[in-house]
Amino acid sequence: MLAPKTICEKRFGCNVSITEPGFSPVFAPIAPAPSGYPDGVQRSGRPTIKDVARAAGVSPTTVSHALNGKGVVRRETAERIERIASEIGYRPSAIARGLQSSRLGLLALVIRPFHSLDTFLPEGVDYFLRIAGAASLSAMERGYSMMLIDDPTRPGVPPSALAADAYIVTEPFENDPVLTMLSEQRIPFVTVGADPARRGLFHSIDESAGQQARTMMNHLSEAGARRMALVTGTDRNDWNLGSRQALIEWSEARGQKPLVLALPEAEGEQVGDRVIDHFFSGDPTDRPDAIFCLTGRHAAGVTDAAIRRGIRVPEDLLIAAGSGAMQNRTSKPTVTTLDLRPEQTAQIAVEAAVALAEGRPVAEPLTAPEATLEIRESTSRAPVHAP
Amino acid sequence: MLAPKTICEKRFGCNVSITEPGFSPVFAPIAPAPSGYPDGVQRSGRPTIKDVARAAGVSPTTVSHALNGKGVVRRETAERIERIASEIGYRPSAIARGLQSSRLGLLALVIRPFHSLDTFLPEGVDYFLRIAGAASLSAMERGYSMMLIDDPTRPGVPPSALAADAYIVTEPFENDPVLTMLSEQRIPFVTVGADPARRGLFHSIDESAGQQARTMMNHLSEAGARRMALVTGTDRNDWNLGSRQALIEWSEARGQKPLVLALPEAEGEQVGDRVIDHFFSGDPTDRPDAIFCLTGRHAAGVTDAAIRRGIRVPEDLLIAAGSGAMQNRTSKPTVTTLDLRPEQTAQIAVEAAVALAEGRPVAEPLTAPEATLEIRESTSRAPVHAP
DNA sequence: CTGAAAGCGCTTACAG
DNA sequence: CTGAAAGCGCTTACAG
Repeated sequence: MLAPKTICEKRFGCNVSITEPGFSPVFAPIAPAPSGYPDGVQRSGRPTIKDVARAAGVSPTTVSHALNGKGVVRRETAERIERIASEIGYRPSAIARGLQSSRLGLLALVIRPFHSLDTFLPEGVDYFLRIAGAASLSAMERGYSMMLIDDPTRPGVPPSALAADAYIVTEPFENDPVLTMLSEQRIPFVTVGADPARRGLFHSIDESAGQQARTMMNHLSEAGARRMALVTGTDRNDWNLGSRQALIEWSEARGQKPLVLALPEAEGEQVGDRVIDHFFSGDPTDRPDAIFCLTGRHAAGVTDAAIRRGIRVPEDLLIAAGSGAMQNRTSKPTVTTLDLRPEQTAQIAVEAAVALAEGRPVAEPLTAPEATLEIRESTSRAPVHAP
Repeated sequence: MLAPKTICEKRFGCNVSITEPGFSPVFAPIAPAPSGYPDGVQRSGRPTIKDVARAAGVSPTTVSHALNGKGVVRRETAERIERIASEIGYRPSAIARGLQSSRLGLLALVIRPFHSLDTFLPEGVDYFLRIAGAASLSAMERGYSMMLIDDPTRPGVPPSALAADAYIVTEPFENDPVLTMLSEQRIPFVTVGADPARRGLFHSIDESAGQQARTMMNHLSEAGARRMALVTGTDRNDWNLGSRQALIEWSEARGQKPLVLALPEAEGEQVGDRVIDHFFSGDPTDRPDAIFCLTGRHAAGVTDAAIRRGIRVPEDLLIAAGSGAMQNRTSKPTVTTLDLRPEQTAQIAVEAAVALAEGRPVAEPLTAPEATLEIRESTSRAPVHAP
């Protein structure tokens, strides 16, 4: 008996009703527990609409009306009900309400490569964690909660992972089964970046990966690049594929063989040597004088590897990243990046998801904010003077 | 009619049933929608247990038994039901289930200073976003989803914010109303860091702020500090108050007047000049030769300001941070930090929350992992040689 | 103005 | 082995 008692002394930390006579809760509800049970013990530990009704001497219907401002209730009655409800600490159950409307006021953010994120250190997950934080906040401002989930199609996912009113899926893969499942279940969703194989079929926020890539390629070109290489991730999402396509078109327009390499996002900085080996070991005339890495961690690794090999950055080789990681701002040299402004994207996504959840139309087209070019030392052959 | 049509061409992106004759969904459920409605239109857009029962020619009870492996169902019957259920894409409603058990399989992470986080850039929210990411993952591994919420006591919070099975509250304030509310509602929760005014009353993961502070102060002392100053945040949480207390005791044990300054966490790097002004403008004999900032952003700002004033770091002044921000690893000089290992803390918190949600006892005491001292240039008077 | 009844989609004794 | 009934906590026509 001792162990459980110790545990249950923590206030309501466990589900056991507290009945020991000597126990007097410090933060008890102001009013005694609603009667109906001989000794004031509540069944579920939480007052229901019936408890309020009983205490107010009315029917549950009237309580519901009063508390929701629906129907017609005499003023005094309504006020009395409200007072009693707050006295006994009544809060309507979101679950019971949800059963009616099949809406919980819950949104879900599906971070597609969640499990492949090998670390939650900020250099690893900059973009996604910024989206997650901003999306949670935006959701709350609109009266929704946000859950973060991985892959709701995996066997054994919590049923709650399927209980959101609408979903935001970031960077879906080609023919992403998550989208297939959501659409089969007729669950509303919006994606950040299209499913590359099903463009236009679903609501999606256009990231214009190609456009953003061109922004960077133009910058590299102005910075002196004649021959550009691109390092993408291996996930088959719109960002990787769209950027790749843009580089290929750019190269072909200049009569050059495209230099592209895809390496796993999760390997981060480690890919540095492999990238340099790949581009610098073959035909010297095919060597790039600029490497554009889609992820900031890849760019950091490549910068490191280049310098270790005696390749000067930016003098011999320009390096840039398509999405900034923190260390790109402080590395030596600092690395030019695109700031994708994930906070803004998150807000757009939440707005769309809320609209869908409420059955309202979505104002299309949905477009991600234009990325901001953050020019740093790695692409500045004339020395950068700090202001 | 045109606008809405355009919108609804997106697959189920809106809640309107698709009835235009020409429309043929690409990813329709394999089997036709369950009958019961003349034209195969489903009411809620989602098959229910009744639909399965009807299609299988059995009662809902039997479907429930078969799908949950409860009761006794003939093997063939069970198999047929399972087949049909998956054919029509049936998934049990987490909401309806939740009504029974008052459990949704949902956890909530309350990041106490969520709104005061002024940015989701990684240098601002390192610690909390690492917790959030790791907690979401840990929760999923245990069959729960995790929502990120701010303050569930604010008026107008989504009811869903109150629907979690258990809560994790990070860095509660003194007499935190969130804890009061949760305990009044008898909702189980665990805190990361105790409520300083109600220590021991609730389940909480002990961060040993004082212990961690002493680790750093010992290091500073070994690094040559004679007179240490502490910069805390202004939130009245255990981390700030416990560290403050530790510095005071440390100073008094040495017969020194404690040098402590509290500045808002959200002001980040901006506090640099104020800190230097405060400690360096008065009596020269009261000047610190080491400044310990609890947040990495404060430390970054102080380092900057010191150097601008011609104070050399580490020669004249040692600087350290109680929780690392990314830039501390790459600034000039790099700054010594404590890595609080939030991923580990998150896992411990999730385990406890799951136990509470399931009515199981929590293995106390709950202790945060020991922080790791990451010694860098800002506290290394002998030059650091990279390996 | 108020309340009895039905129903949201499940589960769970309980009776056949 | 199977199913009718009651109930989880609400809301919503509908009848008084």
